[in-house]
Amino acid sequence: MAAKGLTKDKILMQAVAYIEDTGQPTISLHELARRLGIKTPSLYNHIANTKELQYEIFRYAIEKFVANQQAATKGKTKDDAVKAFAEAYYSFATQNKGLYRLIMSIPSEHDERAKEMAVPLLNTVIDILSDYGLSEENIAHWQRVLRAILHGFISQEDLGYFYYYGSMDLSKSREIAIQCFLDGLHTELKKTIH
Amino acid sequence: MAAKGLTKDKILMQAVAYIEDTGQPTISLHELARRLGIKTPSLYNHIANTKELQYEIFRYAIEKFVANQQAATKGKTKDDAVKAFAEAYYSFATQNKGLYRLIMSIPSEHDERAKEMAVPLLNTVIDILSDYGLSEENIAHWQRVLRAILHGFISQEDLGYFYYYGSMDLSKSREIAIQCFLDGLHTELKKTIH
DNA sequence: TTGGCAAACTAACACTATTAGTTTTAAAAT
DNA sequence: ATTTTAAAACTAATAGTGTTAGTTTGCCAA
Repeated sequence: MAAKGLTKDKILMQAVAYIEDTGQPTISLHELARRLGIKTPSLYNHIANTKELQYEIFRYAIEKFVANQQAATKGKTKDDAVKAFAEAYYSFATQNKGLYRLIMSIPSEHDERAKEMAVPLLNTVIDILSDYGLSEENIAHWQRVLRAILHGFISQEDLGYFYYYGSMDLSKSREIAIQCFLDGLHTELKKTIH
Repeated sequence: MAAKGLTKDKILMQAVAYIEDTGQPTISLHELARRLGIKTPSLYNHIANTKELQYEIFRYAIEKFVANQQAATKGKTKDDAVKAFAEAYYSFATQNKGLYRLIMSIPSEHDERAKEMAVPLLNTVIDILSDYGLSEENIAHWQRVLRAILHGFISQEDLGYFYYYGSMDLSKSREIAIQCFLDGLHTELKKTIH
């Protein structure tokens, strides 16, 4: 009963499909095997363990996210690029909830492998901020600030922490948040140039 | 073998102790029972299920967090209050990693009970921002912005997403993030007042 | 002293991941 | 064409989650 033509890649794609469909960041091996028409332990002929599969999905998610961001900011600079980036970031996170949740649950502080995979994700923001003529050090700082705003917003919206006054005008809040970032950055730039 | 004097409260405290010690947001019923000197199913004489226990711990965590924030901002206003709040928020989250992780993993969008428990947590920020003379609507927006920055920062630091250039100067980044919020807010206030 | 009830227990089930050992089958080697 | 071999499926079993059902224990109050 060998060889149904199953490959690691087909397993990965099935897992991704589930995550994209359900919005959950994980899939059990049982459910995954069921969808592939095999028994659970047979998966171990193709993958080492769940952690490895998670890494594969993680890599896929990162690549998709990065490609999305690059497409969204291509040809744009400064504030326009920041706004487009923020828009793309939010759209991706809400439209690919499962993948985004996975991205934001995998790398733990001491997992060098996951951190390395995530590097391209950091570079997208750094690229954008390099238009402003900030020092290397300041780019590192402001990259964190922008990332904090975007993730903090999405994460808490997802958790239900932004329900105050109903779910009042989340898009207006997002707009204000980005404008806040830009105003803060402009204030910093004025100080530095002077 | 009835009556070891075990109560729901003692179970809660043991669970909290574990979470505070380990930094993990959860404890297995097996481990919890082991620490209490009973067998796992005996826990069900005191709690309905894990979810209920989570709620209890959640309530405890919220109360502790809120008390901490109120103490830190007492007597302070405007920028001073914001800075003190941000400081306290960060300290709590890093020194009570397990409880903070729990707070930021429990309420899912459709869990009204958890959302209700979390209300005091939202009010602390709203109190602070009400010093600025913003409209109700703007307070709701800016409260989200501040919360987004704080949580986004801590969450990603915890996940290892801020390791860029080593773990360069995280405290400087935090300072810049808060200053960014204040500058953004001041810009908004100038616009409004005209 | 004797019920009765709260609170412990044991035994079992369902669902997770995982390992060991076995069989099947497709493709490569004779 | 047949044999061999190795990948890829399988079954059976273990350990760790939470949980339920049914049983025993022991304290306290009638």
